[in-house]
Amino acid sequence: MDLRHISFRLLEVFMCVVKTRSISETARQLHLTQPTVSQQIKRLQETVNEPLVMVNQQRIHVTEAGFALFQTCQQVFGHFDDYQDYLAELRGGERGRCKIAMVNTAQYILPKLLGPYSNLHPHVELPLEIGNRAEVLARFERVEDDIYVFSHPPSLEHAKAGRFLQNPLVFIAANNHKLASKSHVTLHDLVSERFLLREPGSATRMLFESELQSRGFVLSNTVQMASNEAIRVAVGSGMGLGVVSRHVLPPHDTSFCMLNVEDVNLASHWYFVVRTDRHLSHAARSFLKFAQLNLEQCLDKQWVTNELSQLNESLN
Amino acid sequence: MDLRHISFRLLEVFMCVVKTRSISETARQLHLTQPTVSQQIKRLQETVNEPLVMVNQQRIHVTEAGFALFQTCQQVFGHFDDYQDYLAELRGGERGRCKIAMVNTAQYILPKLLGPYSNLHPHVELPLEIGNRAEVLARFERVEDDIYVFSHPPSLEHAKAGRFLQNPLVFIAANNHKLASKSHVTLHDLVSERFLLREPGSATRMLFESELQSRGFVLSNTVQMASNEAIRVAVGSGMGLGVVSRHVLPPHDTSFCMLNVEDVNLASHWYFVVRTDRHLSHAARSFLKFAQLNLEQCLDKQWVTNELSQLNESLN
DNA sequence: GTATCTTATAGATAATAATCTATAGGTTGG
DNA sequence: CCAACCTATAGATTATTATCTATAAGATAC
Repeated sequence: MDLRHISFRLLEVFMCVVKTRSISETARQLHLTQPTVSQQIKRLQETVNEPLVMVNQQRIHVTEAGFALFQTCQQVFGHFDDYQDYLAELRGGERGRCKIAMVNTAQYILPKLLGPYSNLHPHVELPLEIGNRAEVLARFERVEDDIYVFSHPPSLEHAKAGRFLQNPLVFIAANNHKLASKSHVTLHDLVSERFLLREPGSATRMLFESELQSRGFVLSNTVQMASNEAIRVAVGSGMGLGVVSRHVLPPHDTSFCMLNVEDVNLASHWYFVVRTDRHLSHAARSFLKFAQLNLEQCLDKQWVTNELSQLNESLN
Repeated sequence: MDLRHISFRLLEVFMCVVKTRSISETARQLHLTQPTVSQQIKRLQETVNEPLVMVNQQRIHVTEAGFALFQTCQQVFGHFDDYQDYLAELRGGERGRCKIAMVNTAQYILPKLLGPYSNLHPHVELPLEIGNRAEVLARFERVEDDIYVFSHPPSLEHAKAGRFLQNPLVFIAANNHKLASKSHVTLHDLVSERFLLREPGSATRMLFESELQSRGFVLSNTVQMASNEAIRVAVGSGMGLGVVSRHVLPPHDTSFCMLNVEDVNLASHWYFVVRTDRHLSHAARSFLKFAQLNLEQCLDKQWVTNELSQLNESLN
């Protein structure tokens, strides 16, 4: 039995013959001619190499092999129906996967969107990847995820980005630091201090350094630390000053204080980034749509910069 | 999604791609060229209207929709494998149906074959139909069964018959009947008696009547009865004489006796009859083969006339 | 017994599918 | 950077399928 050249159409015709017990009736129902149906059945029987139906006196009698094949077909079409349902869910964004890769700092804000989204779409898998900027960029290059989250606009080929949140950077110091008590501080006051910074290439550091450079300052004393937590704790214990995203700071933490640096306003934005050279998964589209509509409810309104409608529209 | 023009070959190719994660490797395994496989996949994707696989850096990545389709295909091929197994059993005669229609009298002998056969082939259905000669002939005309059992050779178009058992007819009388005590009886002694007979057309009656006719006798007094049991009991109670198949008589019944009619030897044969214008079901072939090989063990050897090998050979 | 139905078969045609070769454009690994 | 792979696409060819019309032969119903 060589199934290779059997099409689903053929099985469909066969099933109709079994159901109607009539070649002619099948032809009428399927808008074919009677000889066509006759031949299709004949071909199927030759393929299976077993009589499937027998004609008695103008009545079709289905053989055992025929009935078993009929049942097999029913199951097969059942599986394809199930698959259709699955596809429908996939397309509706109710099912599927939306893989998101984000830079470290984003883990303080993205969960506020992911939680509500996940509750609404419990069947969507949401694997998260977290890395530093270089790592996430590498993932983008290797096309490993559906959505990437960066602060600092990445200049990438095949990328489309949409801003959704401000990322204000603040200077922090220990409560007993000599600058902590001053109500007005300038950049000039800071540059001689020891700074605790993330690795070069991190968006925060890049932004700070570009500000320093444009204004002709150079830091004299920096310590590299691997995480925002480490910086926060180290600053609290007096190791030096830090520049971090405001979103990173726990709201009621009194182990350090923010400096009011008058002449510096470091602010970048968070971006959702997707590739333009790939089909975006339905789940990812559904997540971005959700984000567009629910940013204000999920995140602190004062920082929201909702430019996702452009992004979403460009994806259609 | 229009499945109609999808063949199993196409799904086969797709499954291989999913398994090997490579278009080229699939081409090698299935003895195709790489562009062929590429196009097949492309066509499948167009049919499903959903990306199924994505190429990254020379690596095939299967999408969710693709994996779900793969699973669907596995199930589908599984069902066809099951069907193949079923067909194999059908062809081997281990499964299926063998519908047998027999004349009344045959029910005294056929079960002796059917029992052992059924034990050996527990998955074969063996529906039995029992009727008088006319009814069974009508069933043959309407092609309602696989095998027909007649005594008296039926002259039918599209029929092939094989003898398997003698059907000796005997005369029976009540023990106290005047003829019962005579050691030698002739046909002439009998014709004036009242005879209890089955309906006209029954093989037994036909045989008896043709014997009478050829020798110029006419029965003067007959009573028609609907079953062999009724005749046997009525004979026992002295209503008249009977002519019945020896096989019908319970071996140790002493309520009547057989007459030793010297100048009459009524004997026909039992026949298995099959249609020549139809495929005979595998189960029916298997039963006839079984009968050929086991007649002697299942039935009283003295009556066996095994001409089934010719019948079976002509069926190939 | 005729009109009407059923299925089977032959012959023809158009559509589709299955392939191939040739070629182009990327990736990968020394 | 080059040789060796990978996949995609275009263009062509052949095989197969899906159909149809016309016709025949058998069954049914009144």
